[in-house]
Amino acid sequence: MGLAREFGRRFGRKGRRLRTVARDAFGWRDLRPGQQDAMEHLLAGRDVLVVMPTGSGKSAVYQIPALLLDGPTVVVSPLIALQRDQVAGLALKDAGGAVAVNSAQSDGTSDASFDQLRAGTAEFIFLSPEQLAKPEVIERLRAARPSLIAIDEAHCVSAWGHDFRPDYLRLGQAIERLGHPPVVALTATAAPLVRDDILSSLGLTGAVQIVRGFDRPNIDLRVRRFVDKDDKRRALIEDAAGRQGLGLVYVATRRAADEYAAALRDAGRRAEAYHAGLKAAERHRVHELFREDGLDVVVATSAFGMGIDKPDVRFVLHSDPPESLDSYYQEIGRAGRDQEPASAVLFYRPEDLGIRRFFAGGRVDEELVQRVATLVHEHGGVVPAPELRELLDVGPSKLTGVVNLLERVGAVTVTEDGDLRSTADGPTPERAAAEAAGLDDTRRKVDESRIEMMRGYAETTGCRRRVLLEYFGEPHERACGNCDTCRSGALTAATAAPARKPDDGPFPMHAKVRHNAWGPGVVMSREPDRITVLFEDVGYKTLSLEAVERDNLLVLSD
DNA sequence: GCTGTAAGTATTGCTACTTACAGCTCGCGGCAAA
Repeated sequence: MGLAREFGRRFGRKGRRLRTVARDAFGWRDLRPGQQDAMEHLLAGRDVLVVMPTGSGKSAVYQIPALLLDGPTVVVSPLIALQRDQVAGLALKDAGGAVAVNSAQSDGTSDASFDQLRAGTAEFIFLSPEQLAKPEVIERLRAARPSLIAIDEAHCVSAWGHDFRPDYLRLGQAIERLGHPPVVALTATAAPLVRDDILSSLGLTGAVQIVRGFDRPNIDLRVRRFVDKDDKRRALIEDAAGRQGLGLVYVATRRAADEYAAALRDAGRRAEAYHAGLKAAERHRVHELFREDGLDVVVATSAFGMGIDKPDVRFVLHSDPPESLDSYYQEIGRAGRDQEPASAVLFYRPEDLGIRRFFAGGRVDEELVQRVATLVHEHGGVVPAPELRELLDVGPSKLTGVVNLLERVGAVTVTEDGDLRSTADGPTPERAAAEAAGLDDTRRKVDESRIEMMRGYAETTGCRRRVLLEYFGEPHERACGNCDTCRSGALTAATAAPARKPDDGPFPMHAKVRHNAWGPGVVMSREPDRITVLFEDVGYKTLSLEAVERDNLLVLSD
C-alpha cells in the first residue's frame, strides 16, 4: 500500500488528517491557520503561493500534503547546500524518505535517487531549476508521476530568473511537462509586484495567495545618514564593535566585506567575511562558526543568509542599501527571530545607491537576440540548442536568457528536448529583437523604481515601519513607535497622524488606477500629501496628491 | 553611478592635483587537471 493511501486510511479526512500527519510524521502539535489553509487548497488540487516568515513552518505546507497525495513530491531548491540540509532534516522524520539530484553528486548517486523515487521508497526529490531544464530529468520525473511540486525560496524566480539564473523562468514549462500537479511556491518575503511576477513566470495564474505576518515589531528600525564615506565607515565599525550579541553586517562588495571584517577584528570582535569569492571550505567554516556561536559578527554580501534560521541574531547593519525593500526586509528579517528586541540600522549615503543602479542597469545583448531570432527563423525547422551555442559561442545561461525573451515575444518556442523552433506567424527577427529589448527595458525601469523605493525608505520623515509594511501591501494606519523617526519627534503632525483609512478619499489603498503616460497601476501607499502607485510598466511612482488632483493625472479604473 | 588606483601634468620638489578607467552580487552545471 502506498504511503499516501496508508496515511489516508489511518487518519480520515481534511483538517484532521493534516493535523494527524503533522503530529505523527513530523512531531508538530498544531497547525497555524495559514498553514492549514494552504494545505487544504493543495489537497483540493489548487496551486498556492505562500508568503510566510522564516521559522513559521513554511516547509510543512508541502511536506504534510506530500504524505497524503499518492505520488512523489518534486522540490525545487536554489542552493545545493539547502538541498542537503532539507534532505538531512527529512531523514530524521517518518516522512517517506528524501533524495536529491545535483551536480555535486555522482551520476550513480543521482541514478539511485531516481530509482528510489520510482520505487516509492523516496517521497521527496530536491533539485535545482537547472536540473529541471534537462529533458532527461523531466522524463525520469514524469515516469515517477509526481503528485505535488514545491518551489522553495520562490522569490528567486523573480530575483534571479530574468538574468542571473534564467532557468528559473523555464520552471513554468517544466511544471506543464510534469502534468501540472498542484504547485506550491513558498517564500518569506515578496511584495505584490514580486508575487505577480512569480505567479506569471510559473504559469500559476489561478493560484490562491496566502500571505501572513510581515510585521516584525521587535525589530527597531533606524537609518543613520552620512555625507562622507569615511565617516560612515568609522561609525559603522564603532557601532558594530560596541554592540552585544550576534550580528550581521551587509555590504555591497566582496572587498568591503573583507575590509570591514578585518577592521572589526582589529576592534577586538570575532568577525569573519562571507561572500561568493571565498573557497567553499572557507564559507562552510564561517557558516559553522556562525551556527555554533563562534562569532560576534558576519560581514557579508547578499550571498549570506538563505536558509539561515538562527533565532538570536541581535542586529543587522547595512553599509549600503540593497536594491529593493524586498531584499532589505529579507536581510533585516534575520534579526530577532526569538521575538526579543533586535536592531536594524541602515548606514546611508544617497551615493551608495549608485552600485545598485549599476547592477540593475545591465542590458540584454540586442544584437545576440536578433542573431538567435534570425538563425532560428531562417533555419525553419528545429534548431538544437547545443549547436546554436557553439555557433554563437555563448554559454547555456546566456542563451537561455535570450530564448526566454524571444519566447515571451512569440518569436520562438522551445521543444520538449530543449531545442528551438521558429513560431509560425511570429514577428520578424528584427521586430522580435526590438520587442525583446522593450521587455528588457520595462524590467529595468521597474528595477530602478524599486531602488527609488529603497531611497524612499532611507529618506522618509514618516514612520519607517509604515513605509515597509505598505510596500508589502499591508495597510499600517499609525506610527509604530519603534523606529528612529517615531522616537525622535521628527514626525511632522501630518505624517504622525494615522494614515487615512484604506477606503478614504479619491484613491483608496489598493485601488486600480490609470495614468495617462504610465498606464495602469495599483495604489500601494497613501500619505496625507502623496500616494505611491505601482504601475505595471514603469514600477513604483510617488505622486503629489495636489498635482494628481490639479492635473487629473490619475483616474480610477475597474 | 561611484570609487580606488594608476598614470599623467605642473613643476623643480618629490607634492598636489587632474584624468582615465577598471571593477563592482548572487550559483548552478560540467569540464579539465591533478
